[in-house]
Amino acid sequence: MSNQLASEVTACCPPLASEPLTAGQAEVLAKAFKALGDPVRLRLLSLIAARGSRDVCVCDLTSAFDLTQPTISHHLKVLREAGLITGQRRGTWVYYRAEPQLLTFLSRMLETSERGTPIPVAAP
Amino acid sequence: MSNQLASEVTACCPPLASEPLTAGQAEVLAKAFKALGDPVRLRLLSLIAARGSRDVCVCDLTSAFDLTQPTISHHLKVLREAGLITGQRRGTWVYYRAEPQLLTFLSRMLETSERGTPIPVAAP
DNA sequence: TCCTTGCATAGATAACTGTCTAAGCAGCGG
DNA sequence: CCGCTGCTTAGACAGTTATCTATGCAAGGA
Repeated sequence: MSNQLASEVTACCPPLASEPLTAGQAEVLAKAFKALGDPVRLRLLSLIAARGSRDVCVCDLTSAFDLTQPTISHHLKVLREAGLITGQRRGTWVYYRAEPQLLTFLSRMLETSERGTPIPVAAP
Repeated sequence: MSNQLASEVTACCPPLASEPLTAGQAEVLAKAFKALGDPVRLRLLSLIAARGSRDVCVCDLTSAFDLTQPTISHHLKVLREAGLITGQRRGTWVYYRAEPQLLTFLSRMLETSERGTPIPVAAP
C-alpha cells in the first residue's frame, strides 16, 4: 500500500510545479492527499506527528474527539493505508507514530519556485 | 473562500508535526487537501503550475484528459474555490494560473524535522 | 443579426465516505 | 477458564462527490 506509492513515485520526484504528473503518479499521490482531506484525520495526524518518535496510544487519541472509538479507528486505518502513520501493538494497547518520510515527500511535491512569500492576510 | 483560509490559518503556521491543530484550523486546511485528493485535479494543477506565470487555456487542459469538458470545468472550480488556482477571461478563452502562496503554505504544513530522508524504494 | 466556439451551470445518477451500533478479537488479571 | 478492557471489523445509512447529458451565456465573425 505504502510500497505502491514508493515504487510508483520514487522515480519521479520533481515538484508538482516543475513538470506535469503522469496519470499513474497522480493516482498514487491523490490517495495520500485524500487521506489528509478530512479535518479529523488532519488533527489525528498532527497529534501523532507532534510527538515525533514517542508514539501515541489510541486511547489518548479517542479522548481528544467527540466521536466514537470505532470512528477514530476507521480514520487511523485510512491514515495507515495511506502510509502516513504506522501502528504497533504493545500488550493491550496499540501505539501509532508518524511516517516523516512520506510527509517530507508530499511537502516537496507542493514546493514552488516562489519561496519566502507568506500567505496574505486578505486578498483583494 | 480563499480568504477564509487565510484569515483562519495565518495566525497559526507551525507545521503539523510541531504542535497539534485546533479543530478550526483542521477544518480549513482539510478543504485545501481535499481539493488535492483527486488524481484529475492533481494532474490539472501540475499542468497549470508547471507553466509558472504563463497561464493556461482551458481548451489545452480538456484535451489532455479522456473526460468531458463540463467535468474538467467542475474540477477547475474545486481547485479555484480551494484557492489553489485563479482564472481570468481573455476574449473567448479562460486562462488559469496557480497560486504559489497557498501551495507553499501547504508544503510547510507538511514539513517535519526529519530533513533529507528520501522516500524508500520498498519497505519490508 | 445570427451562427459558431469556448466555457460554465443545472440536474441526474452511480459510487464513495463519514458516522453510528453491534459484534469480534487480543491480552491481561482473577 | 472467565470476564474485562482496548481496539478492530462488519454492516447500515445519510450525505457527498465524480461523472455524464442538456442547457445557458459570452465573445467574436459572417
